[in-house]
Amino acid sequence: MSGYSAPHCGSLRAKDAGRDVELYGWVARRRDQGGLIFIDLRDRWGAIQVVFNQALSPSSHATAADLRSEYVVRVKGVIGQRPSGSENPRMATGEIEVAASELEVVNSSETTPFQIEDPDEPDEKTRLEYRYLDLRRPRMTRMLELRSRVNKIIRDFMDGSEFIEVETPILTRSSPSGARDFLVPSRLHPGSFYALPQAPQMLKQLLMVSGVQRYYQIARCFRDENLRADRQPEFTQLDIEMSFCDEEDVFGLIEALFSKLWHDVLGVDLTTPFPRLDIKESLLRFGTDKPDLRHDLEIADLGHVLAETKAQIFRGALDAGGVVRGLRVPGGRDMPRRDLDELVTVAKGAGGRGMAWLPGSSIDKFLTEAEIAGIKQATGAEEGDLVLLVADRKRKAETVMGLIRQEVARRRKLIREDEWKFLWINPTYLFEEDDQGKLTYAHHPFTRPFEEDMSFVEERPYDVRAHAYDIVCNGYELGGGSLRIYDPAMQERVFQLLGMPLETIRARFGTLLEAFTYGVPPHGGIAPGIDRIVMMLGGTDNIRDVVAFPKTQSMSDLMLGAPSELDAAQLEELHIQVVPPKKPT
RNA sequence: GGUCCCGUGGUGUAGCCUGGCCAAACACGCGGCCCUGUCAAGGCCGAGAACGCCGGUUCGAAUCCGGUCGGGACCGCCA
Repeated sequence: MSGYSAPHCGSLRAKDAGRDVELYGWVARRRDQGGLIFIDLRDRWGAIQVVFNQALSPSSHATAADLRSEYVVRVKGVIGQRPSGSENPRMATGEIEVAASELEVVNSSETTPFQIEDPDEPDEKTRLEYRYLDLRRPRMTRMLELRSRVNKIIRDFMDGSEFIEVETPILTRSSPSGARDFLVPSRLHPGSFYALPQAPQMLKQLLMVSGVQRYYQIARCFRDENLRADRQPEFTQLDIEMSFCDEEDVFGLIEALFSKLWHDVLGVDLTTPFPRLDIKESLLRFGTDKPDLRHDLEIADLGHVLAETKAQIFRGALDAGGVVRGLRVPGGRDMPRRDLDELVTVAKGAGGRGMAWLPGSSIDKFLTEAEIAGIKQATGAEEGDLVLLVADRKRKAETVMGLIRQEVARRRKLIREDEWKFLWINPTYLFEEDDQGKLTYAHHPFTRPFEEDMSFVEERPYDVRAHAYDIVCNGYELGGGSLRIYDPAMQERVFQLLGMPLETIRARFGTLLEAFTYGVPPHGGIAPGIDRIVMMLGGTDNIRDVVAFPKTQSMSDLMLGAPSELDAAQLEELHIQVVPPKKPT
């Protein structure tokens, strides 16, 4: 028998009592009692206690005396019920143990940089430098298994819905819009570069022209943008595109898929359909496009109430075209000054001007009684409540209030941790303002507008709704997509509204537009992020926990030492000359 | 590009605000010895850090200041 087919340490149970087994694994713990030595032998499936008894097997006992943590060993013995009273209910294998008759040290181990079995998390830096050991920690092994399982459930589900998985290239072409590309120099084409895909967006639409009808791919995507706790430079999407579909088809498919995932992995039955929330309403009431609805705090607009106010901070913001927003904190009158100051720090940390509160923070005296009453009414504040106030440019005020809302909920333990609050952000809007106040597309230029809204596009372009949607859960954006334009006249109209010159359009989207002249079906899609789904199911708030070999915030791989410099010959072959960044003087 | 937090033996922390009692404490781990029912085993003994790095202030710095490197959270960014 090879170790490959040997029983798994962690899978043995009481029913296996009496079996002669040969086990392979790592020494998780060792308890040397003199004539009796216990070790917990760990493999991917768990751990089981092995007993070395000096009286019964002197040679294996002698070898066991030299065992240390993380030694790789082979043990032969017999599974037995533990003596009554010595069972360990905390172990899945706690009713039984292996009475060892033979022990071989397959490989010894140096003392590891951190203890594999220590419940304390080692420093992030150390974990990443020794990621192969970090992944040996049972918590991380479980995450790897979970991710694998999620992938399998997804593939089974998509296959069952008659989707086919198509692989698209990793070496592809730079798309001039969107995020920064990761680029790969071409040896055969001096001065030309491949780009890694930010998403297989154009290719999946082309596959619809190909007649694939139902496409999916568990697709790696690359974006050279700054990292966050839920963002890595390379990540994985469940990329989906389907023909002849409407929004309901997409929603139904995704709701069924998430229901299956949550049911199979967590045993949780989600309520469908998921509620839908207009993006503008979400930004107003929750200060974000990915609201956490596990608590009931809501933001109120106070512009109307304070229209005539003389209070300087509000007057200034409103006159500058900004907004004033308020958040009721139930029972918040007892909030310590220190907490309020920390919320101000949150506001300022997000680039906001600050935060005021009522009653208190010495703004009361600048507000009329009617204004205070109005604020109470608009926010729903009652006796004993506190109202937090932010005055700023609209976008900034929303961001700041959104952060404060979530922070208040967290600190005051208002979040119902056992809930799964899925929702669709839908509808969204076709256009938004760019930095220069010019019209630009909110999603991408193929997003299908609401037909009926196009009648007023000239007068109120920002009110034109789009068939686009994000799926959100507990404050995380789990994915987004849209129905695409397939009518050439509509497409032309949108390009025209965006003021995009013909040659720009042709350069960026020529392939797709040409393909669309050969019989394009109506189509649409969505791309849920698999990393974030696994984060949710795995109960972690950090994407690094669900990626086997992640990058640091500065995009380094501390284990491999990537990125690294290249030698001159490699650079020459690629026709690359490195120009070091100018040192600031 | 910006704001904030962190960096002390192998690991996790304390000390830092209020400089000297700190060549630095505790736990885990590590080395040795003892122990036949332990399971975060236990008992005894022992080794191990001049406090990321550079510079400054000071009679004196892990502690204060500046810079720098590294890790983390967030804003901008991520159509």
